[in-house]
Amino acid sequence: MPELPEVEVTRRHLAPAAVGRTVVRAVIVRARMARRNARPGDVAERLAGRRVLGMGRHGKFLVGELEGGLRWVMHLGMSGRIRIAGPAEPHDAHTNFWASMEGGREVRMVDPRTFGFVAVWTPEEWDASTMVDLGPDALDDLPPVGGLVGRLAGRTGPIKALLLDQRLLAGLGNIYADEVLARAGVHPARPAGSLSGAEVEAIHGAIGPVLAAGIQHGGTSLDDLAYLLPDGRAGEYLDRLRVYGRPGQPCFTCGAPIERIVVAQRSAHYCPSCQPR
DNA sequence: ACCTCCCTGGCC
DNA sequence: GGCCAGGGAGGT
Repeated sequence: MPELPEVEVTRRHLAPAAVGRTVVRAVIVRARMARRNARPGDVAERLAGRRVLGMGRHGKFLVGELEGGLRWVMHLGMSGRIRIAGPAEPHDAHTNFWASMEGGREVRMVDPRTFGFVAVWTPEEWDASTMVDLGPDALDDLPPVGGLVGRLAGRTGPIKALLLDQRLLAGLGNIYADEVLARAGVHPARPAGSLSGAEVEAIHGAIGPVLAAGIQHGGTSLDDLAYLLPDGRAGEYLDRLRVYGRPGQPCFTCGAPIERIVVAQRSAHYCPSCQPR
């Protein structure tokens, strides 16, 4: 399930394959993937013949800069991944979009559940999209701890729900939110406004190291292998997760069994001893 | 601040 | 055969 680290790893592979190159041809295989364009046909039409000037990321969104002020936006949703391959390599199942780049290589989007999308937006369409509601990028633009304290003050919702809210901070998903709270020693269901300054500081301080470690290990490929690196390798952060996906197994710090509860309609994993309520 | 929907592979 | 996983949009 691609979150900030998986998307960043993807971006680092995608950039050299795409930046400075012209899109020769783009194909939407599954119409639903282009649903975020008012006219879905615009996606392939606008990509064709355009040079990619840059490939950035905001939270979980890949954002390519195209000639003519257009932006090429991709989100991997739950089950999506980017695959970069030679044209002769067979398409993986559920290759719902592909673009052949100048030089011959193909950028392919594989996404069985089709929660992801690919869009090409004008500046006006970008401004009308939810992209402008995204909070600062959790890795590249993490606000100082004081800013976080201010935005959590008075909030009654569980801290985990706020960490997942992309309008507050962009990039954390279910895995890394659990890992950040584990590292910070904060229970996921704690009302955000009830956290002490020291606790907010611990959360703030955990975000960078958790995300950086995820990136360093190529992201988290779960057993379903829905997420893979663009070259087909699996990310290896799974082995280093402290709490996510480990219910009933011993906490690495104290040995207490990890618990799983539901917070904000999502599974939450934590150590009941290291993260007291 | 909640809830529902979208979608499919994998698992019980 | 049915349920679960879940990011984000849209609704109430």
